[in-house]
Amino acid sequence: MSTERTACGAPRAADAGSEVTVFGWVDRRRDHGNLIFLDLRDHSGILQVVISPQTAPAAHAAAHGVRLEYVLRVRGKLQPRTAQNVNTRIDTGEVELHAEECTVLSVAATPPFPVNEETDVEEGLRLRHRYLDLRRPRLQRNLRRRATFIAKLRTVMTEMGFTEIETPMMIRATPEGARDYLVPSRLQHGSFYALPQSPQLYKQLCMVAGLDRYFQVARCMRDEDLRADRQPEFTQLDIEMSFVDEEDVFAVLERAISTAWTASGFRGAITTPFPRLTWHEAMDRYGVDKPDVRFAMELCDLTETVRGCGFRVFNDAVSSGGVVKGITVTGGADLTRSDIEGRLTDVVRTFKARGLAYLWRRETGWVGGIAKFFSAAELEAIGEATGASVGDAVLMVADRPSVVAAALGALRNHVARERSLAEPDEMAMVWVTEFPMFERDEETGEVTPLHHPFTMVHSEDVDLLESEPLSIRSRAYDIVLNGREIGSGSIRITDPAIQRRVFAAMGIDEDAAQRKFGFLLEAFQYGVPPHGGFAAGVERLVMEGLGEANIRDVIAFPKNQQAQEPMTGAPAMVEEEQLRDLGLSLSLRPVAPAPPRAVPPE
RNA sequence: GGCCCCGUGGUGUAGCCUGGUUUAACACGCCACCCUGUCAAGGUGGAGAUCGUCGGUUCAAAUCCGAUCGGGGUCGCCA
Repeated sequence: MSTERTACGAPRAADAGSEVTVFGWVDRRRDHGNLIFLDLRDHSGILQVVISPQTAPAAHAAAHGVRLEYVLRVRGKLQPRTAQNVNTRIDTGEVELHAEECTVLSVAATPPFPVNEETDVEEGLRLRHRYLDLRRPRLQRNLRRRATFIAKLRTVMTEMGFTEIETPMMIRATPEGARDYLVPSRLQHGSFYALPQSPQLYKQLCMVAGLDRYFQVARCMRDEDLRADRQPEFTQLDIEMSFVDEEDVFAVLERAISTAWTASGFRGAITTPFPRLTWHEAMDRYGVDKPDVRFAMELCDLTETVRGCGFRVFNDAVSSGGVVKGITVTGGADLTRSDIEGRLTDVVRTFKARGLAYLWRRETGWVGGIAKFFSAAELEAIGEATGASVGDAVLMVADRPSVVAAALGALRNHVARERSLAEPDEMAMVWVTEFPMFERDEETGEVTPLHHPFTMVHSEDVDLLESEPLSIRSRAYDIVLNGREIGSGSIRITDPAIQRRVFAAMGIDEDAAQRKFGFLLEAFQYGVPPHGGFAAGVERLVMEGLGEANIRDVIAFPKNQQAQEPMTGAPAMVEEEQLRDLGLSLSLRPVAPAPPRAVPPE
């Protein structure tokens, strides 16, 4: 299009009198029979076009047949609006375009859902017509802000001396961690590439290579079930640095995120440095390893307070090695018995707690079904320990420590949401440090690494590797924002002796280690700098920054909960010939093959 | 795999609990006509859903029950 183009959102009062040509979609039309008003929309905004049958009969005739979402070219003169006709709701509201020529570039069928307003539409329909959903202002804004954020991250990282390096997308499968997406090899039948869950090993090899400071805006793929903040493919700001300890990594992340945050116009303010919290502290005080610290309502340990009390549930839990903890709901006197025994108990049951005990503190004293099991002194002590005042409620769980923590941690978040305890625009970043090195798999009983097997052991705990692996702290750390895990990283093991002992603790013998990670161990023999890094989830940051509750709303073409992409119908079956080329044959008939819609052949 | 929520014209909702005056209502959109200043334009008229699907209960089902499909949330899972 050789014509000079003026963006719809550009014209201002000062542009009145100029001759312009605009292109865009019809956002609204108001046809008065003679005079026709069209709101023309493009990426930049909306401009009112006026078409009069007297001054532009041909344009008027054309405009009469125009419908919503038609694509138009309009040439004319920008005119100022009279004072009473100014529209303050749009940026171009002080002017309007008096059409001289109006050309329909493309007609449009009636859209399956409104494009010109922000009504909620069923998500399946939105995904199926994603190009229309993306045409709407909210997603336009989200994608632009996301782009700004990423661009700024790149700038800051580069300024800090990092080199962006692209690592391969077709890599060797790693048995650890998330399920891999596999790509069959045509040249080596029976062999498969995997799509990267993260560039972890490559970035460490970059350190061996002496690249010193690596970063990448990396696409990652994990074949796991989806959540509101989890997609099978997502983007990480991936970082690795040589000759550093935790504080160096923290400083880089704090600067990168806070700078890009501000530059992208994200909500709230990010203040640095981010507060630090050890994993143990987080679990004790919040019950979760990703605490939302915008509100208090911290967990309070009542184990000793209730030891030997007359309430059997508590007593049994304590005497069998369990714990009793509670949270104090300020003003919780308004919680009814059915609130607590209904939906609040459902919350803790999800996390395997058998029930939720509760006490109200009223003017008249402690009330609640279990109050009668406690002596006055015990109730006094509970009040002391929980800090509950008159008008508050105390909600308690007794069980194994892990169950109590998970149940009350979830309950704390639930109650906070119900009662709007968090300031919506507060951005509470926190580093959670000193994660345990290992955990015991509840099902298999095996010791498995919490982070990955190259995470360095806390120097004070090295001697416990053989005797007490489960109590070892690692040098792994997470960033948590408003109760959401934003990313994680660690200082890595570069000492072969320690690496061997860590593998041993995990039950990986020398052979297995060589088989799985031999290339990395070999590389480390040639002079490896001490190094560490981090990976931050870009979508999760953008979600928080934009106040979006769902990751799909910050991704252009996301997958649904079944990991399908309803617009193109991926995944789909392939031709027999493609399988033959790859040396594959299917042993199972796919159960539900039909994609919602086939890709139209071009 | 478990649990929870949702499924009514093109879109968003009401009706469902307490089955029957509903020929299934409302708003937006759509179609036609009228209309010189609107900007969520206005007016008049019109088309459009047998209530996701299947089965059951009942004289009677959008409404009650069961199953199933689809969408979402969540637990498990995500080194």
